Amino acid sequence: MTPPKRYSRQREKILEAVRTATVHPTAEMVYETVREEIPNLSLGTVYRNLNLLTEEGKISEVVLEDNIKRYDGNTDDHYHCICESCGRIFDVSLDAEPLVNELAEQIRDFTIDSHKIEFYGHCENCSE
Amino acid sequence: MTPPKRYSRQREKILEAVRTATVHPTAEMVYETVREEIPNLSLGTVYRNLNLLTEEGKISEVVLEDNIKRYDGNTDDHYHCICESCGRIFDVSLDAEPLVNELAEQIRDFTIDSHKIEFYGHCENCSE
DNA sequence: TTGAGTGCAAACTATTTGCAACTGG
DNA sequence: CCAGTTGCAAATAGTTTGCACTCAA
Repeated sequence: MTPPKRYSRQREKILEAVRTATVHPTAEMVYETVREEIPNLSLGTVYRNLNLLTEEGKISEVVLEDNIKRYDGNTDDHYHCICESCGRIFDVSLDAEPLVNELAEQIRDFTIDSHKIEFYGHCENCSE
Repeated sequence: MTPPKRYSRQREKILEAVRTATVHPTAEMVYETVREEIPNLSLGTVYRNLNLLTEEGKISEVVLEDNIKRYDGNTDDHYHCICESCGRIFDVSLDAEPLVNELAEQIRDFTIDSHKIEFYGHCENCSE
């Protein structure tokens, strides 16, 4: 079903770029970063690998209202805080299980597999 | 600052279409619906008005991982359940305030204005 | 009358894809 | 060698925008 996979330097560097990024990068940002090491890298390859890595669960997508996909190399359970001023996305680890379960009990006619929580507001830099 | 606004039948029908839709429609779906009443409606007008109505807070955008904007005419506080089989989005009203506040207390260096919760899973039709 | 709103088409942006060349196993 | 992967460019898909025309106020 799923095609076998081979090593590729491009894929390795793309994964590394997402994992080590200090922000949640877009495909374009990953492209620019990896291109410093692999100058003839193509954007198509970046997209192909980001999708592949997402399917494999090695990274995940974050979609905000601007319709641009951003990628997250943090595979631990966590939530996001989105600053409405600078647009940056911050990871937060919260033990939300018990609270979410409590909410889930109120939901009928739907089987919940997973959930997502996003907080919108302002980061420290943009507050004040 | 904000330009004054005039009545337009297009805008009225577009708002009505979003409000009465049984699903959370895409711009394309709104276009098809309203076109039954206003045959020479243009897609550009639909996009312009959906953006305008969103800015006014009369409807809201829902963005999933497929990067297609869907619109929600329900302006009450509520959350979404997304069926991973059929892709449909269901509204759920939950009193999550106390729980969310509890979570919010764990968050540092970020001022929360609002939040969003999405549940992924399977709807009644797609379960089984 | 006049500027907000529209229809139409062209322009944009993000992403995907076809294909020949390349490469890891 | 051979199928997975790449680079490149062309193609999509969703959305935005410029412009002349229309219409609400």
